[in-house]
Amino acid sequence: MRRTPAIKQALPTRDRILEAASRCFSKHSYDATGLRDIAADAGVDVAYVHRCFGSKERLFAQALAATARPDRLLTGSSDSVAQALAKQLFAHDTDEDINPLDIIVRSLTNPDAARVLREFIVQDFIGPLATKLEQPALLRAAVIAAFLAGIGILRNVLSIKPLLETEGGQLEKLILGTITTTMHATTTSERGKAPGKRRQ
Amino acid sequence: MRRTPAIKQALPTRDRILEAASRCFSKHSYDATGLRDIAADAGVDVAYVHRCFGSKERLFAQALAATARPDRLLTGSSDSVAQALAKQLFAHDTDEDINPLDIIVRSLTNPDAARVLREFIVQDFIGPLATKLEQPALLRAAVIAAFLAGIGILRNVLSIKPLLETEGGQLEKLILGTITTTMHATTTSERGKAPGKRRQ
DNA sequence: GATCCATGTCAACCGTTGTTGACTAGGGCG
DNA sequence: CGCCCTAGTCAACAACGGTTGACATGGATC
Repeated sequence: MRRTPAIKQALPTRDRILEAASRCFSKHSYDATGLRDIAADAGVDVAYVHRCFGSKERLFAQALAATARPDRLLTGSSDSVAQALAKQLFAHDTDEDINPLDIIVRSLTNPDAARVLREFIVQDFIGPLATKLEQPALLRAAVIAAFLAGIGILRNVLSIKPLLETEGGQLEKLILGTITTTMHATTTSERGKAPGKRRQ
Repeated sequence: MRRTPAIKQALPTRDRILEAASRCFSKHSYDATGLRDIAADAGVDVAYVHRCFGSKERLFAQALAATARPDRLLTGSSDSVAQALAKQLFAHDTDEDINPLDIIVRSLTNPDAARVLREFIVQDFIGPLATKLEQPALLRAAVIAAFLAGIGILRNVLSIKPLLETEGGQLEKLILGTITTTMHATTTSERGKAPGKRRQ
């Protein structure tokens, strides 16, 4: 059940806990993941998990920050970013692997986790992404974030069937088209008004 | 605190519980909503709530079915549907009003609620919507459902700021454009292949 | 050797939750 | 009156959750 126990035991315990937390939170929701589950996965006592991180919420925040690294996807032109984002949705998560998107979407509805996630999504995703987009940039970035979260939830959490087939790439193409549209579509009235003052 | 108590008291108790459940589930997540909260809102004992509906999950299912009526939005041409969907996202929910979308998105991550919601989304939304779309219809409908869920969550649950301003209609226009794109965009290779055989 | 600190364990607390069984009030009915 | 059924209450259970404080251990330091 334990993979490569030698290596894992060699890691400082705190890192093992963090990794266990990432794994648990990416497989189950914030509510469904107990500190005892994480402790058992890391091979330590519950009390120690708590003492290491102060609270469940802080542990979640650290696990999130350590695992989800959107900056890696947000490099290059807006078009290459769009492709990277679309592809990320299909990062297959095995029992051992951790899909960073899952850590986000599985806990979206818990108030404690939501505080952490809002901060993270705004500062580490929407903000950076917006720098690559046309005005209204923050709005476009937020809509794209919502789209990705929605696909992630319906696909990875709810397992809605039409979204599960990666065959033929139809889904990926559809998603890519949608993201691209949101990036570039005009939001002003059809007639090309003066592109000067837009408040965002 | 109680609005129009005369009318509410006149309703059969079971309906009052159902209404209280809808209200609670649209304001808080499945996990955060206790049967005692619903009972208190309806003015009855917890035990009675449970005996009326058998379990929390069944109560949730009934409250969902009674409140969320996507069929009302899915009439007319695909374009008018797109507009109705985009508008539904901005149905303002006051403390008294219930936004049907919230009941869905607030509980997406709880496993018990997820069972109920998957069934509901597939059968009452994706299915009907797909009948109005081009092939691959189910895939397009599912992507649109994911998009709406994503906006609903980031806007109504996480309160992501750029999504909150309804001013100017920029957001609604962006959303409408995205939905329309998903409805009509081609999913085959760019060069206009023979539009004949597409498998979905 | 004695002291100190980090690392960790053990047992328990306290609140909450869905759920259950025993009980009560009241109205229809024979 | 006596009976029964529905509607509804009350108290409690059993489990679980995050959290806490007291205690063990082992190496480093003086």
